[in-house]
Parts: sequence; structure tokens; C-alpha cells
Amino acid sequence: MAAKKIKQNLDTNTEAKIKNAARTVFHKKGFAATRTRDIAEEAGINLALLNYYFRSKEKLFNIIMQETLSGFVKSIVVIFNDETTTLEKKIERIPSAYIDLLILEPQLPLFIMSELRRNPDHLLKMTNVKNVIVNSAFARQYQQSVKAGKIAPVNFLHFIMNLLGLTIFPFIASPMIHAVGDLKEAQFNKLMTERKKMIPQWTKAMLKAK
Amino acid sequence: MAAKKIKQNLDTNTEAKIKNAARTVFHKKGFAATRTRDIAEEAGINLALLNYYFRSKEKLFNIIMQETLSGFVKSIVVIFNDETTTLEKKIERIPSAYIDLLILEPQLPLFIMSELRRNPDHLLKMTNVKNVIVNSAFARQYQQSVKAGKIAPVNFLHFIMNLLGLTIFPFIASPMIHAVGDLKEAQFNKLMTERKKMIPQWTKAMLKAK
DNA sequence: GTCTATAACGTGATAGAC
DNA sequence: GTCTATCACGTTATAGAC
Repeated sequence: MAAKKIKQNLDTNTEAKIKNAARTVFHKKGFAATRTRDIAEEAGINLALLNYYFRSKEKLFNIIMQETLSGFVKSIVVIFNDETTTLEKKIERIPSAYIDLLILEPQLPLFIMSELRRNPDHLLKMTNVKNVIVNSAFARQYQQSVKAGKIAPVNFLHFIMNLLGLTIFPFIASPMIHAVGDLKEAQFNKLMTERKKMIPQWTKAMLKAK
Repeated sequence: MAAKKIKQNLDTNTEAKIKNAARTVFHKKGFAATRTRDIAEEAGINLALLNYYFRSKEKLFNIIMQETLSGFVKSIVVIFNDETTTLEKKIERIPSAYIDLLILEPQLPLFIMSELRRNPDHLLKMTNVKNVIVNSAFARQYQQSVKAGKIAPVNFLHFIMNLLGLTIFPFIASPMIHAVGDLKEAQFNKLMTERKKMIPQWTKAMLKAK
């Protein structure tokens, strides 16, 4: 009963065009505010084709959400579980990798958080964040450093919230930051690029705080 | 042409009931996903009354948005402009006050950021965040400390992003944090309460980082 | 002021020609 | 596979009785 789809080469084919358009519009406006007509227009195709290829708005959304979430998590997993790098090196790589990603796709965090509020189960079903993070090499190295007395004995959850908060929050609050700092996009991105070097320094300083 | 409204005493009156219901539902689901029927049901009133009192969903929303934004900003302005407290004291009070607020209204940041993305002008028109923050006593004290060489010479915008990121981000990412930490609401709130003391310590440590 | 009934409209989805 | 035309439905908003 499930429709077979022959993968073609270029993303010039209609199915890929629709998916790309859907990703763009969903990421920008969220599920509820997006009209299928917006997606069709963005894709430069006819509205009927959307349903021909994906059956419904909801099914299309689920595909996009799935891909977005797993992409977002995977981009971190590689670094978290690199057994060849130290804790300190990971503290440098995580903000740097995420900021590179978010400069390219600044709407990603707000999209994910908004849609997760609508349906928190998505996260658990689609990715296994808990295991991915809690059982990572990163977490293990952190706990070991705490035990060895090398860093302050702070709950790993706090540490993760701090590292990700410093990295991701500016992109979520970007309209506010643009307003406060009277910034254009280029200036904002420059600030974010600065943070790639600064967040690791700040984080290390925090780890020494009592 | 503008409708006059006689303010009654209790929030038992219909207009207040609708507004309170609207605030609850809009904060939880955002503008696009909210149906006027949801609001009417939450308020325990007839759907037609909503339009009788507020003309349209959009007008009602704008009132809620206006109140929410100015409340959110005002809650910070008092502390930011308290001329009787030091920079250090403000660094302690801001996270503390915000976390108290956000434990009561955890959906606030995500609501504000989501709706601001839809219409960034709201922020500029409704509140004057730029002046409120940039010309605050807090900002002035920060700059003075930098000049005096007491703290690292870091852009005030970075500092604000850090302080607010550490404070607000966990509430925005709360579905993710609940999943990663396997937390119930009470445990989450306990973590947040811990942060009231820790964020100032961390922030001060960051200020010494080179 | 509050209700019921209904109009007016927007949006998701499909039928059917090509 | 792709299009035009249209249906079916949900939602906002209003008319009109009480």
C-alpha cells in the first residue's frame, strides 16, 4: 500500500523540490501558520502535486520534522562521542560546530523548540536524545573530571544547559538582539562568530567557579 | 469611534475572563494554532462574546501581546535601573527575579520569541527595548567596570546574551531537558531554583576570563 | 450583555481532464 | 505526472432574538 518512490539524481525532481520548499516554509513559520499553498508557491509547483506526493500536510510535516531533528542531533553526536578528543577539545568544538550550522540555518532552534512544545513525544520517538547525550563520551569525560577534582562538582545537566544556552540562545532571541544592538544580519553573524572562540573560554572559567 | 470600557472591580466580569483565557491559550499554543473556540471554552463563555468585546481574534491577540511584552520588559527594567545597587548585585538579582517569574510562567519566553519572529516590529513599537537596555544603569555600570579594568573587555551585548541565555534558555529548551534528564516538573523546577545562585557565580567567573 | 443560528471565508484535499 | 476546478470542512465573524 505504501507508495514506492524512485530516487532520481538531481533535486530538480518534483518530490525534492516540494520537500525543500516545505522545509524552508515550515522552519520559518511553523506547522500551524504554514499553508500548503505557501509550500506549493515556494516550490513553484501546483498545489495538487503536494498531496499527490505526500498525501497530506501532516505527513509532509512529519517527514521534515524527522529529518530536521535527526540532523540536529547527529550534528552533535559525532563530536559528543569522539573518543579521540579530550573534554576540553569538545568544549571548543561543540559551540563552533553549532554556530557554523546556525549561521546557515538560524531558524532551526526556534522551530524545533516550538514544535516540540506541540508534541514533546516527537523527540523521544524520533531520536533517542537521552541515551545519545547521557551515555556519550562527553558525559563520561565530564563525570571523570569532576571525580578527579579537576572541575567544580556541578550537575552535568547544568553544564549542558550552560554550554548549549550560550551557543543557541542568541539565535532564538535574535529579533530581540537585533533590536537591542541595532544590528544588521552581517553584524549579528560577526558577533556569533566571535562567540565560537569565547564560549569555550567562558565555559572553562565557569568550570573553575565554586 | 474607540469603544469605551468601564473597568469593573473583580476579574469576574466577562471582559476580564476572556482576556485571562486568551492569555492562557495564546501563551500555550501561539497565535496561529489558537482557535477562538479554545479561548471561549477556556473562559467558559459564548464564542460570540469574544467578538462582541474584542472585535477580532487579531485585536485580542495584540492586546495580550502588548501586555505580555511590556510586563516581561518591565520585570527587568526595575532591576536594570536601580541606581542603589552595584553591578554585582544586579548580576545576582536579574537571574533570580527572572527564574521566579519563569517558574510561574514557563511558556513565556518561547511564546514571545515565536511571535516576535512573525512580527519583529511588535517589539520596537510596543516597548523600547533598545533604550531600556542600552541606556540602563546596568549597562553604564558594566561599561565603567570595563574601563576601570575590573572586568574583561567584552562587548556588552555578549554579556547580556550570556546572562539571559543562562537564565532563559532552559525554559525554552525544557522539553529537551525533561527528556535528557528524565525529569518531572518538580525536579526541573528544583534545578532552575539552584540556578538562581549559580548563574551569578558563573557569570562573575566569566567576567574574569580573558 | 448573552445567546443561537448562520453567513463568509480560508484552507486542505480530491476528481478528472490532459 | 501535472494541471484546473471544485468540494468539504473548520474557523472567524456577524445578524438577530431574547
